[in-house]
Amino acid sequence: MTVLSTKERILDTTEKIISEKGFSGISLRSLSNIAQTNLAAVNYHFGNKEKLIEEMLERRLNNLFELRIKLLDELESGSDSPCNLRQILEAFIAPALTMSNDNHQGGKRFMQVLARAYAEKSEFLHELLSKKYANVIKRFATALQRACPELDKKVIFWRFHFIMGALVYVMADFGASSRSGGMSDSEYFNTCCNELIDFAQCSLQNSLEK
Amino acid sequence: MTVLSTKERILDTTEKIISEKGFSGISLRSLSNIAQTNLAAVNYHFGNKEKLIEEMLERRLNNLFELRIKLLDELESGSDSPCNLRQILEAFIAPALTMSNDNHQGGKRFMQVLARAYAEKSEFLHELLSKKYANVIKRFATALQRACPELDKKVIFWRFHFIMGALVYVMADFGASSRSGGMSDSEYFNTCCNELIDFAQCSLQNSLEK
DNA sequence: TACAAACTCAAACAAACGTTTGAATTGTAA
DNA sequence: TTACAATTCAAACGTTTGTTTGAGTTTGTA
Repeated sequence: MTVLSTKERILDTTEKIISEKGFSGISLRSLSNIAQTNLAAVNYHFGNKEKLIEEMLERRLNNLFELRIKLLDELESGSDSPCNLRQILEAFIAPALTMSNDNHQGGKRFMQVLARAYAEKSEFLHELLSKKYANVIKRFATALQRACPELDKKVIFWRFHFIMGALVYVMADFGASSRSGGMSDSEYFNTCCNELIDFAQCSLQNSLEK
Repeated sequence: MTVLSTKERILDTTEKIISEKGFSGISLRSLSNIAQTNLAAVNYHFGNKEKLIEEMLERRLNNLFELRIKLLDELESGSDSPCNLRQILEAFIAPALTMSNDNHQGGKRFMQVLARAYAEKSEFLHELLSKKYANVIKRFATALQRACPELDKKVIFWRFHFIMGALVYVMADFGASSRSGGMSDSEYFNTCCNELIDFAQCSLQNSLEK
């Protein structure tokens, strides 16, 4: 097992505590105890509590969005034109759920944290999403438009929005939810992932029966 | 304008503060100031902070679920058998969004609070939903199954779950979200409501193009 | 080996927190 | 009016909070 630096231990512990007890449940004292360091170390490494949380968020968000854009790049440089609807949705959804299921690297916890940050309307998160990652969202939106030429642009925008909502909801649910029928973690994850992508595909591929 | 009792003012102010600043952003001191009463009044009327929040949640959740079940009752006592898919979804979704849009009675704020409580995994909320309102959820699930006989039961369960996720996401978004093109509140609400129900219907009415 | 930078730590700080107390005030029935 | 309960209020309680300080320790480098 690799020995983690104090800074890394603090970041990991921050994730762990917030995923378990929410943003209101974290105090620097309990944090530094669990991370096996000193209270002042937090302020030494991060300045203050707020910046600690921001750094914790940004660390993994970068990974997530880089992975998404990489998958989309691969798709769009492929032979199919326009790309397959399902593949686009997979490129967006799967990385998030893969991280959610990546217990070893703490991604699972992070996804719960992220869902809480959404609900808390973290200004920092909002700014990050609207500035740093807005182009990624936009690229996915236009890819969806090409894949669904029969649907109105605005409708696609709305439904992409709703799909993100369902995704956030699922992410928040991982770990704590009471799941039916004694599934293992990875079984549950695979089922959930497939069902969500099916769901998203269905919502975008069809017109309404009025 | 009707004069509200101290107790009502405290409940309303609790909703207001939590909807704006989250569960971590509420202190009894600022609360009692804004509610124009005394710090000790909170403990006098509610015992402690936790019970105050629980009472605030329960007050409007009762309204919401009663309205949903009333609409479903009306549907199922109607002539159509089984009921129309879209009508079932409307009966579930519309009350939540109607409350979200009901600024006058504070429902708008409450829906944001509710979304935050979901993300915070409030134990009290979870217990309330799984005990007091589980039968309502179940009734809607079975109604959906009747309306979609061609879909697998489990798939319906999953997608109902996802739809709830999208709904919570939308609820959390009301008020603060940056909306496009200068829509008024009620315009935005109507559009959003219709789009969400369309989305839900699409996701349940069709099979996948593989 | 020596020096400086990086880091850790215990202690103390002021501020904010939820809660309790007992007296003052208001409302209500006799 | 009187008497009693319900409510409001200012003040204080003991904790816990984030942050700062300065001394100590470790680490990397010349």
